[in-house]
Amino acid sequence: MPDKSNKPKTKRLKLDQNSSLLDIAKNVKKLDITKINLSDIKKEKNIGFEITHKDTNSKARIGLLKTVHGDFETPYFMAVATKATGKYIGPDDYNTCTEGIICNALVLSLRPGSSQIKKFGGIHKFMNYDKPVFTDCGGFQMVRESFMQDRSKKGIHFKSPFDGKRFVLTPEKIMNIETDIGADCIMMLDDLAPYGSTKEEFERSVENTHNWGTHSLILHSNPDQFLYGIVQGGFFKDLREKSAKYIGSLPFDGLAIGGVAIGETREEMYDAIHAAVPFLPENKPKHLLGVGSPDDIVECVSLGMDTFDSIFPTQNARHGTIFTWDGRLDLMSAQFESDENSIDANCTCLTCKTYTRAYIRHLLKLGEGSGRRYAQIHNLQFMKDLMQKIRLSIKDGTFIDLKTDIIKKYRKNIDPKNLIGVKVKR
RNA sequence: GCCCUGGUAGUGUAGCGGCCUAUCAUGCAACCCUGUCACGGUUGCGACCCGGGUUCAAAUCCCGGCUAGGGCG
Repeated sequence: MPDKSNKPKTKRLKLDQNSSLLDIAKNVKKLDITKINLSDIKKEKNIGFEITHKDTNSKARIGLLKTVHGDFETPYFMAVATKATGKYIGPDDYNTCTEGIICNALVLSLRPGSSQIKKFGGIHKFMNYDKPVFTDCGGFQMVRESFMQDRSKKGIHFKSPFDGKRFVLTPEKIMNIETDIGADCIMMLDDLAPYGSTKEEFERSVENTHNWGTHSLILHSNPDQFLYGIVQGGFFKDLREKSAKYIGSLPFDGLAIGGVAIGETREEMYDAIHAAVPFLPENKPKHLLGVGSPDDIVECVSLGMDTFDSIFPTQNARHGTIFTWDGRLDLMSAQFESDENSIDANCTCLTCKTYTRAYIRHLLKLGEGSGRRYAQIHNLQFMKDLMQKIRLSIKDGTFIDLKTDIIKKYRKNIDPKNLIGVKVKR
């Protein structure tokens, strides 16, 4: 790893009587087990999570995620900024059209290096973004061919796409990296088995994830950060249940469900989430890794998930699929060639306030980065607005109606004749 | 008026006697994209200028016409 200079952190949590946890703790080299209890410090600092509203018709709830970068109401969606930026879009746009972002610890450790980010005082200062930042560990990169995929009990083995160098990413290394990067919420290293793996492979993934989670917890040293445990288990109900029970029993600050949206059917995904949630402590924030289509989000909010991250809105935008309150819009279609309306009449984003569908289509058709930027700004704003609507609807008891409406509109394409746009003033 | 060159999907092209039920790009259409080294993927639509001839066989060779560009008058 690029950050070899990092020494193992020496603080640990005061853990409950979990023998396997203590066994592992004893085996972690050079670990100085002190009596520092991070949750006490967090309490003193007044950071944490509390539930403020609950939906009566579903498991949906509103929470307040209190971080050192401010308090944020959940459910909310965060844009994926793997390399501390998006594609054609960066912090300046994120500041107006996101409520949070998630960066990738593994990728940032390769470029520019986590010690580099540490020198700047952390990721927020490095990229000049002051809303909550999550860092994903890099476990997901295992399913990317460019990173190669190999897993062992020790960690994930990968090849840097930058220079082909091979590394083993261990829970210890990723904790050091994430501590240096300094995001508000960090993900433990997890072991993600690809879709279609056998039950034995998913079992191994669960076992590794559990071991690595315990290691991560022991090495968690920054009381300003929330450490999230990750539930695996593929699409086997019993494995999801087992994983949720174990991860849920550990003193993580938040819980994430991983290993979904990797090629399974919608029903398989919902079943996997549904199998896990009841076994996770209710009062902790729950993140759903990698899910971001509007219909999946309303569905998963109703299953009790609080935060989401996904490339879906931005990737779709770049490819010409635009989200509106009437459903998806294929902006590349010839029917918008001379459409003088804004993308969505009800949107307040820069793109909708300034440009016509015809112009954005023109830019996208030419493959211009500017078009991709405008399209992404809109989709991210849409997600931000959607999440706000979700929160309002949970408060006033109409969440179920919003959910039904979004699902109805997002599981089919829009009839262009029914689009309502606003003529853009120029 | 004469001469030369060319005419292949909407556009730009490959092929220059049988491997052409014709290539590639773009376009159009439909579907897709979910912890981003992706400015992407899948499928479908769409053409040999017209007529005649040579040949077992023509987008490919020959003749005429039409047409485009260039040259000479």
